[in-house]
Amino acid sequence: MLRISKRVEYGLMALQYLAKSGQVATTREISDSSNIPHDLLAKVMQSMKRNGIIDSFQGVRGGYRLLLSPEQITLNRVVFSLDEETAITECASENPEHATCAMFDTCTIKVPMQKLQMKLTESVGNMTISELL
Amino acid sequence: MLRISKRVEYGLMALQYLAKSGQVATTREISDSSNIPHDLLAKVMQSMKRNGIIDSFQGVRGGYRLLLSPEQITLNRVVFSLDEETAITECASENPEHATCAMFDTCTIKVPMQKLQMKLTESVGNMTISELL
DNA sequence: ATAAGTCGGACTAAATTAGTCCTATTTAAG
DNA sequence: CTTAAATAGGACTAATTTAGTCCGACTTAT
Repeated sequence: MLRISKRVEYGLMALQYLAKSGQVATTREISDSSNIPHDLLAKVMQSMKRNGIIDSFQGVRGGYRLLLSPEQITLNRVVFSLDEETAITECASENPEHATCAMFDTCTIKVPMQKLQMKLTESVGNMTISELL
Repeated sequence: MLRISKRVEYGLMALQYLAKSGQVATTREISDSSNIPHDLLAKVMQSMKRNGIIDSFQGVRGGYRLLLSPEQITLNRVVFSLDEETAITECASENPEHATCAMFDTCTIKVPMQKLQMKLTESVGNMTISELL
C-alpha cells in the first residue's frame, strides 16, 4: 500500500528493545544490537521522548525507558511522533497548516480520501505495540 | 500513517470519472475536468490499462473505459498498477526482487512488519472503488 | 575534571516522486 | 489518402522527501 519510513522502523525496533529489557537503555546499546545508524536513532529517540512515549535520563548512566506500556502505545502515535503526520493526503490532515492543497476547491476525491483515512486510522493506526511485537 | 502518491490520487479521480460517465473518455477530458497534469495522467491511464483495470481505444475517437466494475476494483490493485508495489517494507514485498533489504538477517521486526502488512492489505487494500467513491 | 550520555539545530547526500517532452503508432473522418 | 485526435511508451529533468551526518551545548555519575 504505502511505505513506512526508516524513522518509524527504527522507532519500532527501539521500542521492542526497551519493552524486552524493561530497563534503561542507551541509543548506543540499541543501535549496536539492531545494526542501525546511531545518529539517526538518536533523533528518533528524542522525538519519541518529546511525544511522551519514552522517558530519558541524561548524563553518564543515562538512557531511555518506556514511559507507556506496550498496550498503550499505538502505531499512530509512534508514526505521528516520528513523521509529524499521519494523513494519507494533505487535505486529510488534522493540522490545518498541513492541509493547504492547491486543488482543495476543485478536488473530486476529498470524501473518498476521508473515508480511506478513517479506515486506515481505525484498522491500522490504532493497533498497539503489544499487538504487533 | 503513510502518504498516498499523486499517481494514485489521479488514478482514483480518473476511475471516478469513468464510473460516473459510463462511457469512453479521453485523458484530456479527465485532466481538464479534474485540473490535473495531462501528461502525468496519460501515464497513469496507461498503467491502469496494462493492469487490466481499464480498456483503451486508440485513434481519433479513442479514449478509456472501465473494464471492471467498481465493485471489482480494489484499492490494492490500483496502487499496485501505479506504484508497482504495495508493501510497507522491502521485506514485506511479494516480489522477491524488491525484497533485498541489507538488514534482512539481523532485523528484529520482520514478523511485526508482516503482521502490519497483512492488516493493512486486509482492511484497507481490499476496499473497493465502489465502497470508496 | 572527565567521560558517557542526551539535546537539538544545521547541513549534505541519496532516493523517490512529480512532471515534461518527444517520437511513434493507431484510426475516424473529410 | 491525408489529416487530426488519440493512445503508447521511453527518456529526461525538476522538485520534494527522506536518510544520514556533524557539531556544539548541556547533564551527571564517577
